[in-house]
Amino acid sequence: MALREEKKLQTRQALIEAALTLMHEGGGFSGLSLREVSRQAGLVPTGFYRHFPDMEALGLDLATEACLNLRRTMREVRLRAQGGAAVLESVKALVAFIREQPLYFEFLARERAGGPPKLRHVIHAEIRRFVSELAEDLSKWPAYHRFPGEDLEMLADLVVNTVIHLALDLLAQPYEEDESELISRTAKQLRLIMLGAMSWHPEKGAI
Amino acid sequence: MALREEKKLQTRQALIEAALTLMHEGGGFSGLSLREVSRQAGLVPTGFYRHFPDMEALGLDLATEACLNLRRTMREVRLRAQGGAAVLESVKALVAFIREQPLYFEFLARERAGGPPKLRHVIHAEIRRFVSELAEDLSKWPAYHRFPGEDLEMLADLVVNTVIHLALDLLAQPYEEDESELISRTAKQLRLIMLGAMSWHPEKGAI
DNA sequence: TGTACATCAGTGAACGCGCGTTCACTGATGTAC
DNA sequence: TGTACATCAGTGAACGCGCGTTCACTGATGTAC
Repeated sequence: MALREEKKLQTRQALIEAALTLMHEGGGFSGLSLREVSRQAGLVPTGFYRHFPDMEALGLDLATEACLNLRRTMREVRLRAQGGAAVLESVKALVAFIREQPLYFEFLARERAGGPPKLRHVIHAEIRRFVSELAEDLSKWPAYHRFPGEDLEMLADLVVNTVIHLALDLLAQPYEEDESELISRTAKQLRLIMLGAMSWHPEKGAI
Repeated sequence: MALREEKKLQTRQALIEAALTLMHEGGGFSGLSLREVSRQAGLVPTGFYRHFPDMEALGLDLATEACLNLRRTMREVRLRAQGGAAVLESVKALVAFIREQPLYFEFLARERAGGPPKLRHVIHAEIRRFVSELAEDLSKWPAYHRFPGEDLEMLADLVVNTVIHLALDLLAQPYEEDESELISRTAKQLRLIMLGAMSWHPEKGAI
């Protein structure tokens, strides 16, 4: 009961990669067809049903996998950049990861906003979870001890959103020409955010 | 040559609104069909061709209109909030606008990331234009005179991205329950960004 | 104003096509003895 | 180890359906005189 299972997993992976490839070329998850994905994976259409009940199920599985991937990546990035103020370094590390495994990131960044409702929900929930993780990480640094939990979430959300924004812009521009410009923009934005965090006074009252 | 032209414009608008409605309910622009949109607009499928050569053309026109809409709205918001530090007020004003005309905003926010390549390009370009406008506005305030143009763009980009993020989250959650929480989160983020901007020193060297 | 003709937004039938899904099947892999 | 049976990933034909697009049309609106 090993060979058969292994082959099945390979086919499953082929389906997922077929979906990612076609989404990269075309118009997002909603534009995919079951037959198209099966064809790209070298499988007859009916074979698809051995792996997923329908396309939506593939989408949801893909979302979960991609999020796992992202969280693992970002945790590595954060550990690597434990220096604290090494913002630029951590951005560079993240960019390297995005460039290595672009399709999963592209899927998340695009379907987060543009996908079918269920898919959006899954991704949204995963990203919230991810924001909480980052907030938790931040809470361990002395500099942030004076932040109430809610404000840490707010800060983490801002950072994550800024980074996703970078990922989207990077992927929108496949040639790596102006990459460094985008990266330096994001690095500046993160630096500015950190400056703001340093002079942050919680509950300062209405603005 | 007035009545006929006027009726034609009405039908055209019906098509656009049909598309917006269906996108709101379903899976984004890529998931729309020409027949479905025509049906929703009370038009026979072949009638569609009297207004657009194909669905892509409708999408591009829609993108242009929506962006015009957004720029007009945001300009009003900015003027209304000319007090300078009235961040919360301007966010509230924007939210009111989003709630009044949600479909155009939803279209932009979703297709910016998730739509077909051409659509993404148009929206991306329009948003860049919009960021430049904001940067120009900022440059007129004394507080920002020490900012190089590049850094103003960076700041404007951060603000716009944060606001789009709010719009997306608001639209993802149709019931207006936790609206105020999202708004206060965004208001805090903008306040933090402004704090960062206050202590910003351009060209401070590597971080 | 009235008439004869032109325009053109919207109609309805028809087409070929790719779609998702069903079904009975095949044959390699796995299991029991 | 060898044999007989079970499982099940992948096959291939077939279905009904909605799709985009074509075409010739209708009849209200617009124009010329």
